[in-house]
Amino acid sequence: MKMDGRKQQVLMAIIQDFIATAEPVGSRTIARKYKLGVSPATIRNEMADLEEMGLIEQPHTSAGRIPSDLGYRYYVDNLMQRGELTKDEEDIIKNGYESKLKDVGHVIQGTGDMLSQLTNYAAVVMTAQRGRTAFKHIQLIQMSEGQAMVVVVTETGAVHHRIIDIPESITAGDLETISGVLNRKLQGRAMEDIRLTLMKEIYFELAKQKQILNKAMDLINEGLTLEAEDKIYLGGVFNILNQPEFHNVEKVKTLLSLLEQEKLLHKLMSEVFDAGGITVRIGGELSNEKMQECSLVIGTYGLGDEPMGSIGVLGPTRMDYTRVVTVVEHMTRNLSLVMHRLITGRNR
Amino acid sequence: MKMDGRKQQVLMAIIQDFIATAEPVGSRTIARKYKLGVSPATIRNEMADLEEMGLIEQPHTSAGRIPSDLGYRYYVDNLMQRGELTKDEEDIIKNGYESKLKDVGHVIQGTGDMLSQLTNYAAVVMTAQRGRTAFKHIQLIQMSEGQAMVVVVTETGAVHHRIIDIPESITAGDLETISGVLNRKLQGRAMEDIRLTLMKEIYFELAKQKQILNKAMDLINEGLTLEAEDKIYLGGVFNILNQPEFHNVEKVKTLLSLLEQEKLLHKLMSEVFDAGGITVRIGGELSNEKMQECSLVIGTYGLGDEPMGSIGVLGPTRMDYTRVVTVVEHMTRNLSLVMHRLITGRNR
DNA sequence: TGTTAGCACTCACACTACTTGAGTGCTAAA
DNA sequence: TTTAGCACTCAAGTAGTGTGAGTGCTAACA
Repeated sequence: MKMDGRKQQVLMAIIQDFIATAEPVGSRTIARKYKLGVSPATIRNEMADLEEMGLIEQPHTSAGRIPSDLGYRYYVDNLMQRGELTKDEEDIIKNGYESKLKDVGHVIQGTGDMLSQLTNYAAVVMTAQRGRTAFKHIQLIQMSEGQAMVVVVTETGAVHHRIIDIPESITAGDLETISGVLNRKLQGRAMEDIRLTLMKEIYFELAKQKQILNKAMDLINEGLTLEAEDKIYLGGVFNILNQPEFHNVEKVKTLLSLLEQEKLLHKLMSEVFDAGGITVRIGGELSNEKMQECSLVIGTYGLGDEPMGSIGVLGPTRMDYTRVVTVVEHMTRNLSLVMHRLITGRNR
Repeated sequence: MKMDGRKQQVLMAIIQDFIATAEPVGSRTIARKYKLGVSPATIRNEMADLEEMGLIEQPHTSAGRIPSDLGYRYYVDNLMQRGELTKDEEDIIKNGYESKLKDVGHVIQGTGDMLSQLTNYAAVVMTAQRGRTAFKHIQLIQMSEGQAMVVVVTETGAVHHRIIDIPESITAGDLETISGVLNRKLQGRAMEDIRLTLMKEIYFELAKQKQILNKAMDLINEGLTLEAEDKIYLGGVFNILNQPEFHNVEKVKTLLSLLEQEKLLHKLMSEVFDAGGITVRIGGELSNEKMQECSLVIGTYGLGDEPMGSIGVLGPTRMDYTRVVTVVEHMTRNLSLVMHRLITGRNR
């Protein structure tokens, strides 16, 4: 069976109508609403063909057709054309970032909020800086006998902190010294460099405080890799309650429990991490079987061709792909710009 | 109409059964399950009386009775007796805190998680330190021309940070100087004192950097009052999906949208802030009309008789008050202890 | 005087049968 | 190849019916 122009038109009509109404689409509806210039009977014949090709299916005999995962796939790959954002929406993004330019935490959170607001689905934002962020400042602060707080600030404005145990013999003065040396030596370096080249040098200078130094280095590593790299921000999760496919509380519960698992999200988002551009995962294409009724649109942002993280929109398979892909594309572009500004010049 | 022992027994049976089953309770059920030694007919007479007193009501003619808000109120005030936690549960709390003792952020979050885990309802934790927390450390870090990050650490281990604009004439060295002076002068003081007594002194010493100093002071204030004071942590919100009264997605949506409003929660929690002990707000007693189907159990924690914040459990009016009150009571006691350790000695 | 058995009554809920209408597939004619 | 016509299917809504849990009332009983 080969795909001709009219079949495409019919498939497109079915998908668009189903996305809009969430109801199975009948031949009559298509003939009436989408003016293909043929009768319902002809459309029925085409639909029979499309069904045979696996692009659409029937919930039950006397219902209309709904798109299958494969149908959505064909639509996304071949039929869908990118849309444009309205002036207003462009402004929302611009203003949204303008006010949050100060540190990476706000930028990430703002991105998630805007994504969900613009699409009305749930948003997932993942940062994965992979050690490329530059170190800015470290401070060791004595909290009590045997305890100190380590605060690490990165070039992007992320602040990581943790309380660590230290030998009781170490004084506030020692901590100040260590902070000073670390700051001097690590100034402006990227994490990768810190690990590989500087350790020995600093060890030498601070031989006395080896133990505490170890812990500080651990935190820098953690701070700039683990915490920053795998951080996942969720936004607008409750938007899914507005989708008719989630009017059943049980489904909501299973989906929410899935979203609580950072690992799972991380896996889903990472599967396409190196792909670049926009990726669409539809229903069964998502590796998790409990997510068969969802689709995920993922975009990667970064500096040049070096990826820094990805952003995604999660909704029902019946999501408005045109709009979501458009929004995700815009947001990745904007986010890349903002991150560039944040990491390099901060030129404002 | 006066309340006698048997009426109390009947009311108690109705409430306990309804809490357990969420189904209206009939006279027959009570006679069978709760061995009052009288026939259903007698119980019916008692129930008629209780209904007249406004303590129970009938959803429709041929259904059993359910407790009214007033009925729950009577139960909570007069009939309910505090329960005990099992050894296991006590251990959960102990261990939970043991691993989070390091900074106030983890303690607060851990409290919320434990509260919701132990009760299976939603948990609200509010900190309101009111400037009593002591200042620990401040650091000004130059991020770029005209921008600096202010990091403030409190005695409790809370870290607040913000990027501020500074005059371009100020150098990294200036910032270091300012940090030094501030640290020396503010060491160990409580926020209240800082505001009132030290400002002039420091102003004098740092007359040159007045402008940046102003901003730094603002952040200290914010950091130690606003951000810390009004911070609200929510835990286990999705537990409400397990309650049969929230099997309706619309209700879930309205409740969730209410919980997103920090102001509203703050108001609810603050209404009883100075009361001390445990407060129970049932249905219509909550000032918000969209929360008529919910109850809120609030406890206040703090040092001695000085309140530091409150913790609450939010569930349907049909919540298990005995259990929730018991848990909240335990948690406030434990939390107060932990905060004491955190603020004073850190003796471990 | 309080308690209880008996009974008529109410009403949500489950079940059934029936109708409706949207939609299909097939066939034959244009 | 397209389309009109028609028989067929099936979910969903509607109406009618029983069932049972529960009540209130009354009269008898301890």
